[in-house]
Amino acid sequence: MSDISSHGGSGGGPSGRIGIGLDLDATHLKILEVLRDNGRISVSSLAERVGISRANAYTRFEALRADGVIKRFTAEIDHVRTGLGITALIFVTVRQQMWRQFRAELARMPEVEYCAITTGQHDAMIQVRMADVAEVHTMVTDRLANIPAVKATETVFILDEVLKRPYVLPSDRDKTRPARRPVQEEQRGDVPLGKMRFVGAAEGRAALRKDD
Amino acid sequence: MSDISSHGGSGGGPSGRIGIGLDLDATHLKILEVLRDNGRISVSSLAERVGISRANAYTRFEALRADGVIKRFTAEIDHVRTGLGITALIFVTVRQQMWRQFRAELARMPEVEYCAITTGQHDAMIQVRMADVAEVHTMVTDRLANIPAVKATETVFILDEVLKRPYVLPSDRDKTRPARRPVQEEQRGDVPLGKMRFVGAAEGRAALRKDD
DNA sequence: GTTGAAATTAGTACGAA
DNA sequence: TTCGTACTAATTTCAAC
Repeated sequence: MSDISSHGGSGGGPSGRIGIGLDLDATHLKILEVLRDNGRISVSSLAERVGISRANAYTRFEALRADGVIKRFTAEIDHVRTGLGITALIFVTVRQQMWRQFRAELARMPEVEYCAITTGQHDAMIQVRMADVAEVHTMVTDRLANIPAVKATETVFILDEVLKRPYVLPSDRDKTRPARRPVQEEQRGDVPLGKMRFVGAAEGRAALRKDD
Repeated sequence: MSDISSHGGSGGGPSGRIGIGLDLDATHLKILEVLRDNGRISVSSLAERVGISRANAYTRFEALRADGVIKRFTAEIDHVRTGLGITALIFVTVRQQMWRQFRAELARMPEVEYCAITTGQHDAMIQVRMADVAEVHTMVTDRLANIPAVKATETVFILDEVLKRPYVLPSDRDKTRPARRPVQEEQRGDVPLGKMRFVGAAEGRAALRKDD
């Protein structure tokens, strides 16, 4: 029923799945839901919260781990308390064919919490945590700008982290939007033209997903 | 020695700390280091990894939790496996004095994993996880654009998440950069002018953390 | 997929250094 | 503060149903 599978979109027969991975059912998702907010819960408590037996919980728990659905368990900390209360986003334009170098340099930067390759005007977004604003400036000018692979950077500061969920699940959707009444017709077409804008990949970048 | 405190920067006497919070020493940081990669480790194992007694580990562990340095424990999952393999960043320009409404609407969006208020051209950055690109489009046009508080959006897609650390710690810095040899002089001044750019708050924005 | 009972481990409460 | 030990409670493992 509520099976979720990232494969098997098209082609194949009734059981047209690739042999890799696990089929996640509603129970698996419920486990992931509990673990999201309480990663240190015992498997026994997990079992009763989910409403399954302990043995079943152990089996599924282990399967999720072994299959790589759960990559690791971790903590969430208060960065202000650890002394790294300044957060910045650095948008980086990377010189073509120098991605390997860029990634190598990135690995040597422990203050980088997150880095993603993006479409749009820039090529990558880096999130860093620092003790103060000056350190961000030093990092960008002394370290990032000196990497040949880095063509340009643009830095913005994070003033407030409004929302930070460890992860989202497909099952979340059904809960927050209980019964979508079909009175959407009057809302349809109300989107002010030009209010939103999608940004494709920068022109220099190789083929991405389609456009550009 | 390696005490880290976000308070007590200026003023106060020798022990000029505000009464809030805990002084984190090197041992606390080591605990956070272990917990970052193994959030489900037992306190006993934690104790021997850190090199302290079991009782001490319990005390410090509890203190970190009670003090809010550790906010919660959680898991890290593979979003492709759960069926939400498409990640997008939506940069939002928020209409003045409508932050409250914006935040309220945000809480009703379960697919939003992260939202931060930023300086720069836009006012907020939202990260969402979706099953496919079409869903991102629907979310932006049907849901976000219909919020009066939202003046404009700009969407980019994440092609690859190169690096994703649960968190960074001040103690990370000392490790990855072992002995910085002082041969920086020839690198100094090499930063191409105009290579990087800092972006301040949008001119329209008034007080940062709490207008609306 | 479930239950129950043994073995192990975790969490707590002391006193001593 | 930190450590070491003993005590109690809980969890994991393994068995059979």
